[in-house]
Amino acid sequence: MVGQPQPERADAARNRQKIIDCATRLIAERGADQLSLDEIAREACVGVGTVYRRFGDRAGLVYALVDERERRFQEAFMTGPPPVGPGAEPVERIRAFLAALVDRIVEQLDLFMLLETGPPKAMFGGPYQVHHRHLTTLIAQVRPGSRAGFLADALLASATARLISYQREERGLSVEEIKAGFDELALALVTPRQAPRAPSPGRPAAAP
Amino acid sequence: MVGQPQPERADAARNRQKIIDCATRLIAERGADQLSLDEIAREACVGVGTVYRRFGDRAGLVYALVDERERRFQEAFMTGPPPVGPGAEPVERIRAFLAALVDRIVEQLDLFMLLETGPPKAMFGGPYQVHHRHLTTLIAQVRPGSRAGFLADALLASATARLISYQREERGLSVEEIKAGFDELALALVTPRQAPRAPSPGRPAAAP
DNA sequence: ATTGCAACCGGAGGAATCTCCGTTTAGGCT
DNA sequence: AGCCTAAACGGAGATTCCTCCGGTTGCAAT
Repeated sequence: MVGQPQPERADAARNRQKIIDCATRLIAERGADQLSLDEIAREACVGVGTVYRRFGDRAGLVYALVDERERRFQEAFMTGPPPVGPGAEPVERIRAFLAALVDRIVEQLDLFMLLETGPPKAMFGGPYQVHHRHLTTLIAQVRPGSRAGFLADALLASATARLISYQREERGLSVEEIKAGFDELALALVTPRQAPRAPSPGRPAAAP
Repeated sequence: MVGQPQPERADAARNRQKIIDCATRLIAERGADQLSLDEIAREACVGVGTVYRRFGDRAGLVYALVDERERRFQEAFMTGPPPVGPGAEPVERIRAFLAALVDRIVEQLDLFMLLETGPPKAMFGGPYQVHHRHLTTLIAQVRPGSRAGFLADALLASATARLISYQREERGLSVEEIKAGFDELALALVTPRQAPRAPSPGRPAAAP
C-alpha cells in the first residue's frame, strides 16, 4: 500500500520506527484491544498528527504491525517449498494454504480482529487480494468452469479472526479441529461431484 | 436478547419508540453510516443516557432496527411454507435459506454492516445462533457424520454484509450471481463425495 | 390522596479517533 | 556557509461513543 516514490525524510523514518516500536511494546504489555493512538503518540513523544500522517488511520498502523509476517507468508505460498509453495498438487496446496492462514491469524488474533473491525478497505486490502488471487487460481486449476472467485471468497470468509475466535471461545473448537473443518470444506469444494440420486435431484454443477 | 421479565414503564416505552422513529428517519435522510447516537438523542429530545439505557450500545440500537424483519425471516424458515420452510427437501431448504438470507442482507445492507463492525456479541448474537442451528440441522440431515456445525459457520461467513458489499462493488457481481455462487457452494458441501481421502482416479494434474 | 421507592431521566464529562493549521526542520542548491 | 521550500511536526479542537450520578417521576399499595 505504501510504495516510496520518494524516500522518506530522515526524521520521518525515525518517527515511523519509534511509533511502531512503541505500539509493539504497548500491545505486548496491555493487549491489542487497549491500543490507543493518543497514548502511543504520547509514549513515542510525537504529536498525534504525526501518527496519522504516517499511517493514515488506526487500521493503517495495525496493518504496519502485521505487514512483515504477511510478506513472509506470501513468499511462502508463492515461491516457497511444497506443500504450500509451487510443486505440490493444487488440492494439497489449497489445504496447506488454509492451514497456514489459520495459524497466521491465530498467531496475531487481536491485530486481525482490529483490522476486521476497521474500514472495509483495511479488510479487503492488499493481502486479501493476494490471497484471493492465489486461491482462485488453484481452484480454477482443479475445477475449471466453477465460480472459482466466489469459492475463494467463501474460503477466506471462513478464515477471519472474528469467526475463528468465536469458534474457539464459544464453541470450544481447537485450532486442529478448525483446520480439520477447513480440510473438509476444501475437499468438498474441489472434489468432482457425482450426480445426486437422492429423493429430490438438484441441478448439476452450475455453468457460468 | 431483551425479554421483559417486567413490562416497561409507560414513559420508557414511549421514549423507546421515539428513539426508534427518529433513528429510522435520520437513517432514511442521511444514510446509516452517518448514524450518531448523540444526534438521535438530540433529535428525539431525550438525553443520551436514555438511549444507552434502552439499547445498551450502538449495536443494540441497530439490532432493534433490524429485529422486526428478523422475526419475520425466522418464522419463514421455521414454520413457513416450502421451499424455505419445512416440507421441502433439506437441500432445497438450504439453498432457499441462503438465497433469502442474501436478499435480507442486501435489503438492509448498511445496518448489517454496522452490526458486523460492532462488538462480536452483536455479530454472533441471537439471530446468528438461530441461523446456525437451522443450517447445522439441515446439513446434518443430508450429510450425517460431517462437521455440520463448522460447515454452517462457513456458509454464514460468506453471507456477511461486508463481503456481499465488496463483491458487488469491487467485483461487479450482481445479487443473482452471488446467489448462484451460494447454490454452487451449498451443493458442493452437501453432495456425497466419491472417496473421503484417497486420491480420486480422475483428479486432474496441472502444475508448471 | 398520599406516600415510597424502584425505575427512569438528562446531560456533564472521560476517552478515543481523526482533522486542521501555524510552526519548525531537513536537506538540496547557490 | 547560508538560503529556501517542501515536507514533517505537534497539539488544540471537533466529533463520537459511552458512563456516571444527582434529580425526577410513574405507579402500586396504603
